[in-house]
Amino acid sequence: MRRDIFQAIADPTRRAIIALIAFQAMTPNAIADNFNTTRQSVSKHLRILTECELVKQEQHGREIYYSLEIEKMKEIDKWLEQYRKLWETRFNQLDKLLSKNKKQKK
Amino acid sequence: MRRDIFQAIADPTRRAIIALIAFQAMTPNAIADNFNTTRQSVSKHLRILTECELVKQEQHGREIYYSLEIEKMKEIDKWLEQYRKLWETRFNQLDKLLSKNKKQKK
DNA sequence: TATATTTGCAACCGAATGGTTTCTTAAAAA
DNA sequence: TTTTTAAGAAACCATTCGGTTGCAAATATA
Repeated sequence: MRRDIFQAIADPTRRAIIALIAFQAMTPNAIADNFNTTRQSVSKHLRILTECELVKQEQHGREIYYSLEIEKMKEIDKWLEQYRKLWETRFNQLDKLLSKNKKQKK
Repeated sequence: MRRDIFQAIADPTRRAIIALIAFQAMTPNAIADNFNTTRQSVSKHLRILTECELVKQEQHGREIYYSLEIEKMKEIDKWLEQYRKLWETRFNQLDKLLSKNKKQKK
């Protein structure tokens, strides 16, 4: 069973759940109300998100509040870093080319 | 058939392919040489990457060179943007809290 | 021209995935 | 105390996924 953050964010419902609980903790039922799916389905998604530590839970009585573990999101950012450098240099190269053409026009 | 960038980067082999062709275009055979898998398997991954426009191909005779469409990677960055703001404010809040404590110690 | 090489495509297979249904546990409410 | 509510766990099912095998098309080479 693969369970990494990239697999976790691959599912659109899970990305929607992440967006939903990013700003406030919510219970499975409350989350499920926002989608055309069952509580059990949401529960499964939450389990996957919890397993890869993207989400943390806090129990209040019989209710369990889920919220985003924002630190974990940085892992995606870290992975992107190498490519960000790449597209920035490419942008700079284009920038240079453009200013070069400008000069030639002058 | 879901075919978006998040599903594309969910597979570790595909992420490895992306890393491999990020700096230089490569043929399917050359790519497959870097993994413990068959050329056909790599070909399938390349098809998925091509379908979601993460990869572009250039034909030279009977060889097809695949390279990364770096612009498409920005989509992930764009998605991350909302959460980056979140973890930055949280960091700032922690920062404020720390300097506040420092002052109190003084 | 005949052969070898590079590649894509379709069919197949086992494993994983997402969803539903059912059941159980625990806490809150009547 | 009995009933209702919130939630996790397990079993099941259809679909998707990743990989392999076999085949066909196109290009290069002998």
